[in-house]
Amino acid sequence: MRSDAERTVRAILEAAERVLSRNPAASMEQIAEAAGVARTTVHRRFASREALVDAMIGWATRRFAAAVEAAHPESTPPLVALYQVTANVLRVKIDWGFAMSRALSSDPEVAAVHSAVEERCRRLFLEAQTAGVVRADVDLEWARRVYYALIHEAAQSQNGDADAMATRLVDTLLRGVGTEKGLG
Amino acid sequence: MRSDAERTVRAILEAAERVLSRNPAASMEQIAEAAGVARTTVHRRFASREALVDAMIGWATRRFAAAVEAAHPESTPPLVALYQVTANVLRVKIDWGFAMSRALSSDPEVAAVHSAVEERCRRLFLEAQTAGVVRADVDLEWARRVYYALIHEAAQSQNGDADAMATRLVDTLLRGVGTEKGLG
DNA sequence: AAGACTTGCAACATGGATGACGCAACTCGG
DNA sequence: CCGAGTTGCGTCATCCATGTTGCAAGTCTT
Repeated sequence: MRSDAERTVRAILEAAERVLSRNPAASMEQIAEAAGVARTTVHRRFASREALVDAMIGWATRRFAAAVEAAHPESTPPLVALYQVTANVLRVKIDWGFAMSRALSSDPEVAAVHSAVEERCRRLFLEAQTAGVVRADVDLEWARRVYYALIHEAAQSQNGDADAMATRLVDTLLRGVGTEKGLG
Repeated sequence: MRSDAERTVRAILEAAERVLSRNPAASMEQIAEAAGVARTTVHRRFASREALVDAMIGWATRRFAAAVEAAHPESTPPLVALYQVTANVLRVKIDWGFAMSRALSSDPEVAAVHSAVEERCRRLFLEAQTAGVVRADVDLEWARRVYYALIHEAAQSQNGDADAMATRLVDTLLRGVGTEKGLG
């Protein structure tokens, strides 16, 4: 049956994400076991291990792009867009952290999406700086890297729902954790 | 000759760090090649792959602990200690990023050192909060995680020397990248 | 109930990585 | 110059993950 097969594929993809995020060197056997299917079934659905990982990356990348797009960073003030994008991306990253960490893929289309999103992120930070949300003296490339690192960390720790995490994340990104008088 | 053997061991350890940081699944063959020795020599010095990795972790962990201790976080004001520890740790992390990322080791002594350093980090942040360097409303566990994430990111990007990186890192950690009026 | 589709299972082939030897050659200190 | 120590090279055994195939059994559609 058609929907059965698709459900199996989904189960395998999700199991692979679960297993590989804990141990990137896990065997197909372990992935199959986590998915509740035989190893041969995995090989029937995915010609090779690489094909499986590529499928995971493709799936996660589509979700990633959709998460960013759904926040409409174009037609929203920078600060609001930052919140929305962060919350949406966190929702995806929590479930697909392993697949999303493979930005440089053999699939050129995936790499293109990632660099497109990265470019949009750069624009967002530039707009934020222009709008006076980000300080003028800040290196935007460094700011973006910090932003990525915070998203990664937040997705790992998973305290509260995505919106609460996004709030805290953006707060930390913009204000830091120190007092005003703390630094010279 | 004795010093010859020790030099070989060092070369292998450094090569392993270099290779494994790029590809954690690299073979002993690739490590040996990067070290400029034959694969059999690696096996002569390290009984197994696990033994090699353990040796790397042990070596890096000792450096790590020494880096923290050298900053004297006990007898220094929190803010200064934060700078010193950051700069010292960055110097180690740049060269031993792979080995340092393996905090949970089979060797209990390594795990003990890591948790001891983590505990000292917690104390440092608590002192910083008490001293008014860190805001009172900040979750210190989150602050510490952010700090770790920033160190990881800084070690990856490697812009400038360790002192400059530490300065920017601590600045970002405490002030963030936003303006004062930016948030509500 | 018949047929198409999918799965589990067992078996097999293959390749790559790991680890263990022995031997010849080389480099030191003595 | 001699001997201990070390290394490179070739070889061999072994293990494990990967990938393939055939067959029986199950499920769902019609």
